[in-house]
Amino acid sequence: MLIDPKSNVPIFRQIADQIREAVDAGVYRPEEALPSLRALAVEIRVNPNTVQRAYDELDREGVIESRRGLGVFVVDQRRLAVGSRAEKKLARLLKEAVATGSAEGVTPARMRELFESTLRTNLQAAGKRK
Amino acid sequence: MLIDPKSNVPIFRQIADQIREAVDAGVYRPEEALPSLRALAVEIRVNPNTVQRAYDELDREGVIESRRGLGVFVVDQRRLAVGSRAEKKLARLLKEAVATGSAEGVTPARMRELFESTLRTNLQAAGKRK
Amino acid sequence: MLIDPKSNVPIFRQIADQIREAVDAGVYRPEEALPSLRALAVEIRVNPNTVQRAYDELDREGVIESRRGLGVFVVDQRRLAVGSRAEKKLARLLKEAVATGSAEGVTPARMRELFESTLRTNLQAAGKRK
Amino acid sequence: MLIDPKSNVPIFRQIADQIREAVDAGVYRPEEALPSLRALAVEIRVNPNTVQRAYDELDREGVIESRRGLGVFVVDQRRLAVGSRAEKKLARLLKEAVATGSAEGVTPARMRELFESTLRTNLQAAGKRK
DNA sequence: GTGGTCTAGACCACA
DNA sequence: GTGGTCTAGACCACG
Repeated sequence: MLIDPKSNVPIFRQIADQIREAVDAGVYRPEEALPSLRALAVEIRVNPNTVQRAYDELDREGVIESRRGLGVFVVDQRRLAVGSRAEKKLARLLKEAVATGSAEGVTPARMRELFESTLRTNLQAAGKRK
Repeated sequence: MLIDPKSNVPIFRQIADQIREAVDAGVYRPEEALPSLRALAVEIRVNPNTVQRAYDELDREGVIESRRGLGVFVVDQRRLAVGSRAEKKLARLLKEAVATGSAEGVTPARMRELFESTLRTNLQAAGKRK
Repeated sequence: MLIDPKSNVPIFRQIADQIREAVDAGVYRPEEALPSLRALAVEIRVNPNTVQRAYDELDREGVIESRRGLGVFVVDQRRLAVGSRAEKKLARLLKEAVATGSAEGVTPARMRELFESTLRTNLQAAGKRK
Repeated sequence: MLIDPKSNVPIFRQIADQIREAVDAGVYRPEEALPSLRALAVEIRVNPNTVQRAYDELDREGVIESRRGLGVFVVDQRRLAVGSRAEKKLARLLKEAVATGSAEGVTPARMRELFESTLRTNLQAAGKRK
């Protein structure tokens, strides 16, 4: 893990990016523990808070999962794989949407934006119906 | 804005929740500026970093948008509404997916999980094709 | 006994709350033994320390009592009810105080605070007289 | 601060007792910070958890107060001093009760036991009335 | 020991 | 002035 403190890319993002790549590349296996916050902080000589912020980002993305008192672990993507029929249906629709967007050049960030917007709109509509 | 420092709900989340509700309720109009980080921090007597963390969360959700040197602003959801044909198509598909999930009782958190998972899978596939 | 590890309510408090309710509801009778630390820990899949902390809390509240080498037992509230004339008098006064506070909307936590403060003040006064 | 690890008195209680005495004796002034958890743990060579348990006990008793991110502080007893009329009334009754108990030789621990028992009984009665 | 939240106060980039 | 990042170091919940 190499960090360039002078880069314009924030340190916490450099960390997150490298871990994300490592997970995608299979360097860390599903359910495997990553280095502890403090251990990684010492190793790359940054403040533990900075590492935490990186882990936070990966947690929100669903790449890793932290278990208090135990450590942080690579999420087994297969475990996410949809139980109920409702979820299967949803997953299929999402896959179609993402594939379409991707094929037509919409960036992931923009897709996330649209997804969140849709979610929010839906929630408000649902709320008002109460 | 009322904060309970002894609550089990983290302060930054209390802040985020209250602002989100205020925005939904129309207390803040689209494109309107929210209180500055430091101003809000003074008002509710917490550290500016804690307020920032709340703003961060809302930013990621697309509720607000911060513009460095200017302040943080309520995002005009209509502005997200999409420009290109590709985005329109994507938006329609996402809406369908979310509506379906919502109707069948899938929680927003779970939908977000599945969406992120789908995104990630798609990106990896796209990457390998390179 | 159902535990939600993702809840914001700490696990040890979830445990304590459920046991307190069970005792109040008469699920466990006075003088009856509760599940052993380790047995309960295994059953609900948490660390024994966590269970210990829950039992600790209930012990301090006087709901249960642990007897070394034997187990933990539901305290028979009638047993507390007082032996000596002095205790009867005290109990009567405390009951009046608590009833008054409760009727006027003082929270239990605040009553405890005032009680402890009173106790402390009294002890110091007694000490100085020595 | 001297700790006797061989004593029958648990270490955390030895710590709590000594700090309580120090506060009563005015060694630490109201609003003054106590040694941090870890600092004290290192100094007297015990596990930080043990110190925390001592601080916990003092916190519940209202002797000290911990402020996240800052440290633990001696509570200014004057600050507790009853605002509302209801609290004044309650405080007066509690003072009478404690003074009576104290005068007739009831121990503080026993008083606390009776107080907690009374509180609990009252709460249950209030709950059932719902 | 682990991760999580918070504070104080620093420096930076931007307007 | 604004927000963004980082450090040092605190307590908190859990194992």
